[in-house]
Amino acid sequence: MGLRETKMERTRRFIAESAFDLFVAQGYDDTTIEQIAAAAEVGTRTLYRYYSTKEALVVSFVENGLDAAMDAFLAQPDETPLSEALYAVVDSVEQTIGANSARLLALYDIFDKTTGLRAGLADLCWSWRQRLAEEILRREGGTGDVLHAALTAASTMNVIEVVVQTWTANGGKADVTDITRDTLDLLHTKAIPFPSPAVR
Amino acid sequence: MGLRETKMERTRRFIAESAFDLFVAQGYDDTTIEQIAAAAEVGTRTLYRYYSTKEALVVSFVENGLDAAMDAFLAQPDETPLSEALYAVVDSVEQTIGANSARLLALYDIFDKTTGLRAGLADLCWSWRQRLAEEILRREGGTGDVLHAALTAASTMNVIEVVVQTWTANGGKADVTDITRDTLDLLHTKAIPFPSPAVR
DNA sequence: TGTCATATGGCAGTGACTGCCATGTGGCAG
DNA sequence: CTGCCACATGGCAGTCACTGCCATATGACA
Repeated sequence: MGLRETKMERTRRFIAESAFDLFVAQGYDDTTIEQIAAAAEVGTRTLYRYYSTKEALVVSFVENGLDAAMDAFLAQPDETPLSEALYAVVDSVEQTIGANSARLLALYDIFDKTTGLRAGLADLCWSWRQRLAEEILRREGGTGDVLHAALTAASTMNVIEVVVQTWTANGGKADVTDITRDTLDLLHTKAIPFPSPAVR
Repeated sequence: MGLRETKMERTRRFIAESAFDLFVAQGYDDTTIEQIAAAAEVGTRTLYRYYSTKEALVVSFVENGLDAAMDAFLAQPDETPLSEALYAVVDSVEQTIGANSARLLALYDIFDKTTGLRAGLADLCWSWRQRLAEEILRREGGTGDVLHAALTAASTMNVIEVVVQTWTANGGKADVTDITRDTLDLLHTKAIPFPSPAVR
């Protein structure tokens, strides 16, 4: 990697860090792009070349975590059972949380202090779920059922969301592993009451 | 209801209709608030008093459908089994789709032509899910498990999303009832491969 | 060292959204 | 019927996120 690229990578990170600090210090809405650019020592126009949107500055952190989870899934060879490959995803999320707990708590604090931000997060989860559904389908060699892939991907995303939400809800005090175990247990023991079509 | 309120209700609807027509005709991004206000014969300032955001003009249609579904859930007496009450939700969605198919197709066309809009939709689904989780919890008299309520609400939302998505995916040609049946069947026969925590 | 691709940043412009204030109109008391 | 009041309306100026355009600076490579 040339000097140019490393420098750009550093700038990219520095911008996100500066933004993060400002958001924590004075809130998302009360922080302008100009302030962030000034703190990161770049022009606003340059900032927009790194992060196309103000929202992206916050969402990128979560995005990194989800990207890692997707990589973990893709790293599983096609031979391994789907359930195991999906476990790798959940496991990756668990590790990400463990490794960045302090920052994640601050991040989610920003999220629920700023109503408009939730949309960006929700959208990120949505596209990640779409991507996972596609990969599940591809993994099964096109023979798989589209509905099935969609539901499986959605369920996986649910687990992640519920775990993260539960974890942040009590200030990150509970052990992520415990929460994950409980959630998977609940899902696995089929405690979700949903009617069979026969009910009708 | 006084004359004043009916008039406001009519204005509210007229604004949304005008916006919808313009979005269909020339796209979401290429339609300005001024144009919508002009078409609806109100000032832009007044428009913002009815819909706080441009996004809200589109999302409101979906919101109405979800509100109806929530009402259907709340209408079920606490004695009926949860699974049956949830079925009422899915059923309501099914009816909404059946009754507004043409408009819904146009609406979802706008949605996937406009990348930025998806966030608003995702967010709407997110808060609706939250609300449902709370209501499930309340319904069980506070004795219920929070994780369980969250997962159940999320699963319900999944079913709705998957059904709607599948339905719109092939231009609304397939029968909604069939799709719903298939989806519920898939969920009910527990074809979602997810590992038990014991796997670890 | 010269040249080129590319990163940078300033500037002007657009459009969503807000606060403030003047004006118009329905609802109600007298 | 009339006058008063609460409230709906709309215009105007201002803020801020974001974009296209162009001039300038800088790493990469011959």
